[in-house]
Amino acid sequence: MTLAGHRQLTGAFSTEALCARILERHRDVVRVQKPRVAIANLARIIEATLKLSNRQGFHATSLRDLSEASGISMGGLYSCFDNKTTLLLMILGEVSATVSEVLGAPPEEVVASPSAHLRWLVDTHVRLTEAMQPWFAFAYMEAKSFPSNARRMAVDSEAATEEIFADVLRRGVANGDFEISDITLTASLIKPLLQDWYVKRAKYRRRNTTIAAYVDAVCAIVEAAVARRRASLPGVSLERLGPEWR
Amino acid sequence: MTLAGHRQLTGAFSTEALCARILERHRDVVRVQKPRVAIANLARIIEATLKLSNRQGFHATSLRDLSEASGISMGGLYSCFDNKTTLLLMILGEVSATVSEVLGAPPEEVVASPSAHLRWLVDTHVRLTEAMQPWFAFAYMEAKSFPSNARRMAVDSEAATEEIFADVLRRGVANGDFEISDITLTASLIKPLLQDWYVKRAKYRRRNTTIAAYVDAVCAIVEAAVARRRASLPGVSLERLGPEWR
DNA sequence: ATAATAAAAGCGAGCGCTCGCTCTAAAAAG
DNA sequence: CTTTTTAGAGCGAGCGCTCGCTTTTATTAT
Repeated sequence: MTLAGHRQLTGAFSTEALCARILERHRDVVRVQKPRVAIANLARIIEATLKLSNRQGFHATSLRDLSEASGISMGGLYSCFDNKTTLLLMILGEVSATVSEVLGAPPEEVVASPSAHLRWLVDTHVRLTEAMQPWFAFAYMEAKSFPSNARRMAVDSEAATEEIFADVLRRGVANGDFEISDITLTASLIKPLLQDWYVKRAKYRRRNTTIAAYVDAVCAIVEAAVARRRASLPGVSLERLGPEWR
Repeated sequence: MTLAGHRQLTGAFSTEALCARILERHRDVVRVQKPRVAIANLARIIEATLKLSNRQGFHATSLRDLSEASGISMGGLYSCFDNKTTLLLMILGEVSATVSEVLGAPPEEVVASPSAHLRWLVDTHVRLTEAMQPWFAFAYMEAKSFPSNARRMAVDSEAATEEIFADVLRRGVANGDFEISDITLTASLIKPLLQDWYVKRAKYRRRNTTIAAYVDAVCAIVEAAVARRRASLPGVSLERLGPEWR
């Protein structure tokens, strides 16, 4: 899946489109035969799961809650998955697959310049997580407290994203665009800047912060952090604190 | 409580010291009479709660698990709190009280200079969250999925911390040390840089990242982001992406 | 010192309830 | 008619929480 040419993310990342991909990945476990029915039911179930879980947590969301919120009976739920953990894995799997596919396919015109690539990564990451906000919030909050394979999936996915950033930083240092003392650590610190958009979405919505403003702010910080330093900056004192803090 | 003069955070932020403050705040609910006994039991209970909850989540940690891990019977648990939610609130309350007390009391020599104050805030925040790492990880992970008063507490605490940073940034802009286009947004983005240290502590431990290196990296990014810009930086291309992404 | 007594703390089986999950009878679709 | 889907009562396990009882600790009387 490539995103080039899509004017709107909402089409390519609609619940139905994502659930169609989930169905492909979990054919063996979904007992509903007709794909149309299966996708429609999965969509209602997952929409309800994301809504309830992002409010009260996945573990605290019972299958009876889920049944009522989705309008699908207990039996109906269990013809779409074999147990509650599988439902979790369906969502986590779709998130990590999508993020690696999207971020792993930068447009040609961008890969030539590390700084353009960096800006593209920030912009694309924020817009992707906006289009799939409940999915990302869910994956972020629930990954910790679940089975080891799910945790490994989350950690691996995070590490992969970080490595994409590290690669670009490395290339920027190599061609002289960037000046970075610790590439791994810098790449690590870019991630939380991006994650804040969907983890604390409610706060930014309350403040009417636009995506464009957020992307610009993150880009400004990242670009300042990786920029070649021309001379020591005036007005910023670098003196250390007393020894009791070190 | 002020921290000035403490060589080690470990003393002032030991589980016992924190539990003594929790006992003060929840005298009415703790049915154990003697403070020494109450504090000792609270310490064992909360240590077990943090350990188990940070592995599997608070909701998934049963009181039987907690009883076994702490070596205190079911009845014993319920003489230290009246219900499971209160146990959660005890921990969240202690975290938010501590962070506002510590960050709200900067040493005199620091408040004069916004850049020194900023550096002190970053350093102190990271070292405080290191000293109370399981507490902060718990508060961060569990605040979302719990009762509305607990959520409000967490949101308020976060907002207060952010406001402390925004104040310093504002003063730095006022006296000409800093140049910032959107102070609120910049303050918002400093927080996740600090939170990453305790939210993803395992990753940094695996990589042998030291606190000093982390603090320096965050300070470098923050200082670059707020620094007065002398001229447009070379080597960093700022061109925008195609219209399909905007 | 020792024994008697009162107060405090600790214990854990058991209560009512909800959980994840199953299964069969009925409805709907083809 | 056959096949597929749905409905929702029911199951055992495990939950948060309680309460009657035992053990420990502190105080007083001898």
